[in-house]
Amino acid sequence: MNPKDDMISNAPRGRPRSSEVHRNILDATLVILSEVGVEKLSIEMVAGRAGVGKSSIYRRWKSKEALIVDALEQIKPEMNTTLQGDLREVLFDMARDFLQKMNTPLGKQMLSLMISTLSGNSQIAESFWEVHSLPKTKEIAGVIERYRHQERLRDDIDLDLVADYLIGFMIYQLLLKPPSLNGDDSLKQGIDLILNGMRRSE
Amino acid sequence: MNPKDDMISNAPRGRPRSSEVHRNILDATLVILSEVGVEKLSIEMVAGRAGVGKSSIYRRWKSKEALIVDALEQIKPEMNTTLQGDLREVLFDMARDFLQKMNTPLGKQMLSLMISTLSGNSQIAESFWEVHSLPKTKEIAGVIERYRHQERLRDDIDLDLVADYLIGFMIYQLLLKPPSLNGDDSLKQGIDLILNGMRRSE
Amino acid sequence: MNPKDDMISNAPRGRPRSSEVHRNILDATLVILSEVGVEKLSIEMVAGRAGVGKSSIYRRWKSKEALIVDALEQIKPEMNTTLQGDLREVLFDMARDFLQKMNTPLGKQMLSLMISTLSGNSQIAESFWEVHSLPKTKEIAGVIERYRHQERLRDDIDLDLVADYLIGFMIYQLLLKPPSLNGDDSLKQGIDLILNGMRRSE
Amino acid sequence: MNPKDDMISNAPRGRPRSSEVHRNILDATLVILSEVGVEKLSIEMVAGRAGVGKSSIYRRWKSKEALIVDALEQIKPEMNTTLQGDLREVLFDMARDFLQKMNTPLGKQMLSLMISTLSGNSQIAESFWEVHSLPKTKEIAGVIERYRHQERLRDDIDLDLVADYLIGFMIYQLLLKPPSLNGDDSLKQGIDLILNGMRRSE
DNA sequence: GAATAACCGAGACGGTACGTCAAGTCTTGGT
DNA sequence: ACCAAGACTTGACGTACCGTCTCGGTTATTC
Repeated sequence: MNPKDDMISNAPRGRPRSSEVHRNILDATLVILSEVGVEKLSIEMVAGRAGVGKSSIYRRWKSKEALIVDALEQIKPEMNTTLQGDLREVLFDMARDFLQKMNTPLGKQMLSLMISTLSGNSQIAESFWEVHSLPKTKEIAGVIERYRHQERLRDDIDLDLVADYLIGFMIYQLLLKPPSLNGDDSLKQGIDLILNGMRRSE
Repeated sequence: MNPKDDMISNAPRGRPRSSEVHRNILDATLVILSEVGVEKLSIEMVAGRAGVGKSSIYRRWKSKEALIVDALEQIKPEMNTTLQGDLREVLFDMARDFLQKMNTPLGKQMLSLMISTLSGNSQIAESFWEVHSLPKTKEIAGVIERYRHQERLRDDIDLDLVADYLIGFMIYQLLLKPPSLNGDDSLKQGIDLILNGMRRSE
Repeated sequence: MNPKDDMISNAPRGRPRSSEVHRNILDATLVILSEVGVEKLSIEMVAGRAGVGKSSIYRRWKSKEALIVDALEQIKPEMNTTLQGDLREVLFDMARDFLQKMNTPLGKQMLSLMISTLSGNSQIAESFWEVHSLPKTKEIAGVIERYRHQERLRDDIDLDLVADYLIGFMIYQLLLKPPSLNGDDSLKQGIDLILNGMRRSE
Repeated sequence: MNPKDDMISNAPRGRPRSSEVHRNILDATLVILSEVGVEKLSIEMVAGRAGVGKSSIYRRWKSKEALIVDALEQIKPEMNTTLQGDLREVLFDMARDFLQKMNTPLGKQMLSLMISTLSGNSQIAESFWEVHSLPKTKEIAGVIERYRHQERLRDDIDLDLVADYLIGFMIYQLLLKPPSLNGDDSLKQGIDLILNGMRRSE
């Protein structure tokens, strides 16, 4: 008896979806996003630019919003935690790297879209937090943890909270502060403040 | 002779704009915003709800966006700096008060709209920063300044930066953290961290 | 008391619909109909040709079909019953005139559309019959009636039926017979046949 | 040696087209036509109902229209010319039989489709006339011919024309007259009128 | 107190994009 | 070469709003 016989066939039938079409759509979306912004992006534009029919978009994504979210997901930056030098240096390098990557039209759009999506829907917010934000927090907290002894950090400090502080500070700098006030100096001072706050007072 | 008579009249001619109409429009806008959100708000909805013609809206605001911005401006919260107790208490009360006021559909919408507006247009961002954010920063910084001696704060600390930290942290809590993780405890710890960071180490 | 006060105002409010727009739409519809036919006519084409927004069409007509029906109504020919000469001549002139007017792309389209509309919906058929076809039948029957004595027509003849025969014959010639077989001769013979059928046999 | 071997094979290679598939498609088409009408019939519906892929339809028919025409051809009624009784009875039986067969959704659809197809394309009309309508006309004319002496019909009468009259009258009754006015009485009177018209006046 | 001018609600206007549907073609794996 | 399934491009559908324009009608100020 053929081993295949006793399983319900779940082999995909019909012409499979083209991954090239998929790619073209996401690429076109990002290009248009960076050219004209979220508000003025239209599905018809995307379809035209991608050389694709509208139905091929709606077959894959439920709505314009879903497509945009998916497209922006792609450019989510990896935190770069190389751990060279002391904690101060490590945190500074990491933060500067992140800020540089996100300080582009697309990066800002991603963040601000993320914010408007999440702040309006607590269900999405909850799961997004767990899948995307929490790991980031833990990653940063993990980095700090390795320096706990070396830097004589206080025992009672909640490292997740510290990580949140850093992330919040970076997002604030990125989105709300005018670009001109957004230099390395304030970043350095900010990190020092946090470091000092974490250290044992004596 | 009436003193008004000898000045060239600069009273506008024709029927003056009704301030009642103005109010009704803004009120309807806020109601709709809190009911269906920014995306689904339409001028026709606002006009209908306010019992007003579309032209009366476009006579006063250039576009839908302008109206929304104006409406949200109205619910911008005042920071409540009563200065009761020590610095820890003062900052905590202030922050909790702010968080409570903003932790509503409208409040979040205001913040997230502000963010998407600002992050896409650095010119608006610059002036908005000066008119709205900078004074806030200075206000908080001023509060901390009063406690500099009493709390033995470090001389070299940039209080504006500390204020930015606090604001960034609050916005982050409000918009990106899921409501469930958003308690007084983490706020308290966060403030302690900052306070500790500001104190002279010895 | 003003006599107007005790009636509910039914004065039209808001900007009145432009009769020019109305005309342009109907005209464009007819032009397109005669150029590409019913099947290939699209509302978007009509809007474009009429220099009008789609909404101005849908504001006036519920669907594409309703528009087409309305447009074709316009070219419905008047029967030309001048009553010059004897019955044979009168009927022949009338029929030839009708055939000539309808033997155009638009005319045929109107008839064939009328047929497909009516044959699929007996409710529309009923009222259409009363409003449009029955009067036509009566008109022709009336013409024949005037000659009843002069032409020694049988008393028991149902003139409506005779009219139906004539109309049916004309439509058949128009729509189903190839144009080449569609000459004055067969029309003349057909009318003679009917006339003979109506006369007293002795 | 097989006799087939010495002729060049003109049998098509590969799997032959399934005649079952062919039947299923035509049947499904007719069912759908009678259920929802021509306008709302879609190839996807037909394929689904026939349990068939779209390509199997397009492999056999060039377009949706071709399929529909083909399907409707199938229900084209045979004239039933049994020649029982005198001419009046024969014509009446034949006409009533035809009207009964065609007075169904499918029958009317067939006629009205035929009309809209033919009235828009004089080339198709010409050949359709020769292949389908002319034989019908001749058939009816032939029937009448047999009674020429017996019924004392005029010598100069064009029997084809008489047949056209009858066909035109029947189609008119079927498609344009509301069903309620469509009884045996008017049919009888109509036939009498024609018969009378054909007889020698003395 | 009549004229003038900007206001007002209502709703039509030309547009743009939405998300859906179907047409006819193409591409799978399988018969 | 056929088949069923279903993805592909194209293009129209009818709807919803945008921001503008045009009605009849309503207040104010100015002549």
